[in-house]
Amino acid sequence: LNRDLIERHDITLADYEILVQLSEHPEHRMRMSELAERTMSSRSRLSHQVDRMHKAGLVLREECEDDRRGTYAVLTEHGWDTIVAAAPDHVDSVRHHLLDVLGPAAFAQFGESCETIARGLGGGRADV
Amino acid sequence: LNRDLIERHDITLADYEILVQLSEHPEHRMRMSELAERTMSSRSRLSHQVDRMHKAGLVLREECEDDRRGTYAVLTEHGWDTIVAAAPDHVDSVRHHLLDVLGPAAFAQFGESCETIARGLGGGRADV
DNA sequence: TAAGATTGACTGCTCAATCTTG
DNA sequence: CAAGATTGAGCAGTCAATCTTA
Repeated sequence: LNRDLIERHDITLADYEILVQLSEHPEHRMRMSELAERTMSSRSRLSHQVDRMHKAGLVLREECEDDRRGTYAVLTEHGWDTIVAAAPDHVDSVRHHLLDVLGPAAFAQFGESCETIARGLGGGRADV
Repeated sequence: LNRDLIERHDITLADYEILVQLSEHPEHRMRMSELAERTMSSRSRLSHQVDRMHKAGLVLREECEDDRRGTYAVLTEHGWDTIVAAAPDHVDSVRHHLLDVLGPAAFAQFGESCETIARGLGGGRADV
């Protein structure tokens, strides 16, 4: 999935997951810590990640006014265009590499098992 | 699983998989390319890996006499002691993090799905 | 020319330390 | 002191280039 995204849209799977979260939120903006939680990432990993995505012009950082420790990550126009273009291809990749080889039943079961395992690990991650 | 192995036995999960393969082979020795294939690793990744394991005293490199392009990786005594000590704990980790949270049926299904997906990717890997 | 294996540069993740504000 | 977030060092994996022998 990662390689497909890199080849076709010049973003990584980790980038993709950030872009999805932001694109689904009001004003395309989220607090760093919420973004970290939703993507099952540590804060430091997310911080490095957003650095790279900023250099690539996909996101912006903005200060938070009500809590001055906080930072927002905001989707840029280029970020939005990228996720809109990449999403259908990514869905195809998932279908091709997972759904088609496993079949619908095992595919659904596989997804549930992944979630169960993740919950079992505490949902949380180191560094947090 | 990786963190458990690092904490308890100072080896990574990747190290563990190499040690298992070697320990199960006659004379505790394998050709690099066969080892790469069995562990679903690229040759270059395996080469770096064996470098690190060599520094840690877990394995040795030995020249191959019948094919002088070839190299063997050989388990050291320390490597053998390490895998013997780590294996039961690793089995416990798998039970604790996977079997117990998924249950026997989903656990078995999950393993099969992982294998199916890997086969679907060609079994092989880049660099090869 | 291809196969076995290695190397070095680059990217990404983890961990621990740090800085700032609540 | 806690929480939000960032930073830098160090380790692991990828890719392309290289070297040697078949």
